[in-house]
Amino acid sequence: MSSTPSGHLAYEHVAASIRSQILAGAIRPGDRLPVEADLAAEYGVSRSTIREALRTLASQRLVVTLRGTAGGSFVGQPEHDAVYGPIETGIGFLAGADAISVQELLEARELLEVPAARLAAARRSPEDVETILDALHETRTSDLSSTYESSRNFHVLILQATGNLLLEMMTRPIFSVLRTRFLRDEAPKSFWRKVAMEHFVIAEAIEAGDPKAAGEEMLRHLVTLSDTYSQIDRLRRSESTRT
Amino acid sequence: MSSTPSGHLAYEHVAASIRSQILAGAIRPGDRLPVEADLAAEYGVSRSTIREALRTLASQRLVVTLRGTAGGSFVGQPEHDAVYGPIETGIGFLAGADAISVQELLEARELLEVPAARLAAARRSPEDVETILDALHETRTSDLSSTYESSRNFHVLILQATGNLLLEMMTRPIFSVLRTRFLRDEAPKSFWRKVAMEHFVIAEAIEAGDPKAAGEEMLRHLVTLSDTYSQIDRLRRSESTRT
DNA sequence: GCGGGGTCCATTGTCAGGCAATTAGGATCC
DNA sequence: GGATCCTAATTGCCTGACAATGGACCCCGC
Repeated sequence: MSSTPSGHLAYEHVAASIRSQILAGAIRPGDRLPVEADLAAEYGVSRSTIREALRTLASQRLVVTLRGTAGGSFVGQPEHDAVYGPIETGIGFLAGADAISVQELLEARELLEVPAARLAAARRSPEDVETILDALHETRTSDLSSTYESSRNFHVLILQATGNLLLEMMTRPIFSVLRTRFLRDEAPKSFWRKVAMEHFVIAEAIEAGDPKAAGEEMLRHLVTLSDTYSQIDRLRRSESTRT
Repeated sequence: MSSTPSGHLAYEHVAASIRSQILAGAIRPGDRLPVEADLAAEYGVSRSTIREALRTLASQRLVVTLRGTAGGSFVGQPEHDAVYGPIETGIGFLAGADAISVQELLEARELLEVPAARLAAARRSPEDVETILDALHETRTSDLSSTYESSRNFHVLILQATGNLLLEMMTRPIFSVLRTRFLRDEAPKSFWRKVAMEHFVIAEAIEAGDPKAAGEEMLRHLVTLSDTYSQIDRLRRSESTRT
């Protein structure tokens, strides 16, 4: 499946076998796997080999291992962060090795978030609207240090209002990578004021159920963000080449 | 970082330590890590613990381990499949546990591929056009068994023509999950004929450098695909509930 | 000089066995 | 009945060993 090394190493074989059972739904989230000793016997390998295979699966949250009497390895719940964690690692890896530029990240974000704003405006429930407005208010009253987090939170809420989990899964890692690699509290206060105003306009369009306006305002907002990010990025790059 | 269990287990500590060094760029792709024995000494743990940590990292392709004299663990190259492999696992996991519906997958695909077609039309190089036309021709001459693969290939080439690696990273896993979970050669020959025709029209729009038309035709094509996928999905679901 | 083949050895892969740490659930005592 | 202790199952981690692998190096024939 996919492109795993899939060599003839014992721990890879075991991991692949268990993984395929999980992805095929043969063992469901919450199910308990046999204890390590039994797995070892079943596959005819030692317990260390089994453990290496389990670590492989655990790093993707396919299994979760608990200690103690009622412990063991369980098929993990496909929770959200179980999915976007690895995605974040992957994209961060690419960005860290300069295989992906900040422009690509920003472009992908635009591609995802503009239609997301439209969808959110079309489908928002009263609860969505309330949550989004609450978040806006919180942003206004939060201090500078947590501004970024509450701003990101606003965007995440819009993604959630679309009702499509995948959009959140794919966009969150982009936020994360942008945050860790390209932004370190280097933006001025005036920038955050502008952000807050634009957020407000977007929220209004979503509340009004106006997809067209929501998309347009989101696009305008993302252009604002792009300019700032790109500027910081250019600055940092020229600094590092001068070194 | 992110949301790893990050308990106080030794192998997690080691894995987190090495991972952060890689993501921060302190050790670069291709660099060799110390041999397992040295790592064990460095962290004050046994070799098995080090190996479990390495398996954790290897499953995300952050490291690659080779055997033999010049072997050892190396920081992995951030190659494409190193990234979309884990993404595929994650999305497949969600879909397998019914946390994501086929409709969500298809909607996300539409969101990504329609703008991608527009971008491709706007930016395509002569080589892109040539490759895409070649792929089209190959599809026409391939037999039924490989039709799906060559069709997917067409879509991937368009994603590549956008020049934004992220688009390919996010869309490929969707193809993969749709393939493994919702389609098993259940589509009739007439379906594939229609697909080929629509591909042709899309390719023409991209060749002509007409973003608007490329987007529209891609959308029309995805609607065709959606209808078929949804129909098969409904069929399979009603079968399985009847069981 | 140089190409081919064979040997050496650093390194990972796997195994066996054991003890410590953890934890749920039952037994016991008040 | 409730708090406490005990027990047993299970993973976490360690030690030490040997097999398998595969690149580096040497030697030999030419």
